[in-house]
Amino acid sequence: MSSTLPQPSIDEIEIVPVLQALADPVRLELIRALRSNPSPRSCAVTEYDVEISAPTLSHHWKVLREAGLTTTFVEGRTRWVELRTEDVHARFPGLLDAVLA
Amino acid sequence: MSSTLPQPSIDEIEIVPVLQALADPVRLELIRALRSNPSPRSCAVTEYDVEISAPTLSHHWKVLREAGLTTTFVEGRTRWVELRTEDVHARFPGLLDAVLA
DNA sequence: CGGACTATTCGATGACTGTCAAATAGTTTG
DNA sequence: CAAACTATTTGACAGTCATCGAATAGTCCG
Repeated sequence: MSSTLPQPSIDEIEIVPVLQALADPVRLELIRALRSNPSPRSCAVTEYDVEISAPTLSHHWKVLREAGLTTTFVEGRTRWVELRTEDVHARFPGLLDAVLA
Repeated sequence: MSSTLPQPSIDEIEIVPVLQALADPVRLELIRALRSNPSPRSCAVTEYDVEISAPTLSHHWKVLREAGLTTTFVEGRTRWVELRTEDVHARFPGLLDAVLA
């Protein structure tokens, strides 16, 4: 059994939640990691160079997903997270490039 | 006597404070107002279509200025605020365009 | 089934934030 | 100087947020 966690459609992506999601050092680092490596990647706390607990990381994934920045796939015990590069670009062209430069 | 309120130099503009400053509906509206009208503009609460008190507006101007997004000139009793369009673009090319689109 | 594993949810906590009323600082004008 | 004016600072407050430990849900494997 595999599925996708709830996320806003392209039209539902709003600038304020997106900026709020990006305006955190940890989440910005996660976005950078997603961009620099091939997608999708595991959600596991061991996969990222962040000094936070598993519950906190899970919280950050949720914030990013609900803002419309990422997609999370459920597959068995693991989660796969992917940057919604094209969707974000369609809604706010150049934003990710500008933020991650 | 005229002067400029303290603000970060171009090199000191950091992405996280910038995003934090932009991630507020009122401040985003202020940035939009600054962009759409010729600069500099007054800081007065009566000049903007926001439903907040004068102290709160003053607080928002400070957040924007300390993030490096605006410059505030002191001239007598009034303050003139200006978007640091070129500086922000030099540091994070395309950011303002992407956010305000 | 039962243990190991991945990840989330829950509850609590300390820090930060947006907001306002009141007081204050500095400037202009009468 | 005194009053009016623009704007900030201070102090307080309610709400939000990042964080963690503990508990929970669901999955895989022996």
